[in-house]
Amino acid sequence: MSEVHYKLMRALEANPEMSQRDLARELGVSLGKVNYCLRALVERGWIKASNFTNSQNKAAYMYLLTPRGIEQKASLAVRFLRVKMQEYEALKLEIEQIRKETLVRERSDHSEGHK
Amino acid sequence: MSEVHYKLMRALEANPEMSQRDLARELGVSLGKVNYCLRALVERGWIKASNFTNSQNKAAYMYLLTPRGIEQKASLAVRFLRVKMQEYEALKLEIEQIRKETLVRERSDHSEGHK
DNA sequence: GAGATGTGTTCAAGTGTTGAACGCGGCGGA
DNA sequence: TCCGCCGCGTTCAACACTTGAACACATCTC
Repeated sequence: MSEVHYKLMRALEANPEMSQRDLARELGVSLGKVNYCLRALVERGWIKASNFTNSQNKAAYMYLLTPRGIEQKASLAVRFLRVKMQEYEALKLEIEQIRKETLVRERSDHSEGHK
Repeated sequence: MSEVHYKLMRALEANPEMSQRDLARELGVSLGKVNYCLRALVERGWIKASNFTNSQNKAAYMYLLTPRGIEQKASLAVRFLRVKMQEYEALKLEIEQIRKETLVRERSDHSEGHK
């Protein structure tokens, strides 16, 4: 959940003019979810949705991170890095183990054929 | 979602005698969720819940991965490793960037004091 | 037997998610 | 100018997921 919040803020910091549909596409989630989460971020005061009337499409918003939002994003990044790193290490070991098991299985399959 | 499925299978492969409460504790999720997901895994035929009557507590099950379950677990591991690695790299860059911004901000805060 | 403890199960309530619609406003060709 | 088209944010009913607290049952201890 808060992972989507983080990714939204990351995407919007890079480009505040992204539409909700752009964000949905980029994050691989539904439009409704982007709207739902964006609303939560505005509620918390982490982003601010301002009209920018000088753009091509005047119906679109501009989503800007507030100072508090920038803080939170940094804090989330640090938190996520820790868990991602752990998960990454765990998976690396996991896959190495799977690879070994697969080799063993193939070897015994060959000796099956020689029975 | 499928991440919980994966972690369940990983935990059960290591120790099939874990109770649902053990699993909930280890994965940091609720008991109800473990039951819900375990049920889904049995439904798909990825694990099999068999009574093991020769244990101390005869009410408990033993959750064993089926061959199909072992395949799926390996497949999920590979899939997850790819995305974890990407997220890990993205976050590393992210944090480096945040660190730099923080330094810049501190430096300008100091020069503020000399005004 | 009574009670404590541990098991899997159930369920209502809450939360998150989706997909499809809606209304609106700008844009561009008749 | 008008009208259709497209992209925008919003809404909502339906669904999926999650929780916490209960429940029924089995086992062990006294």
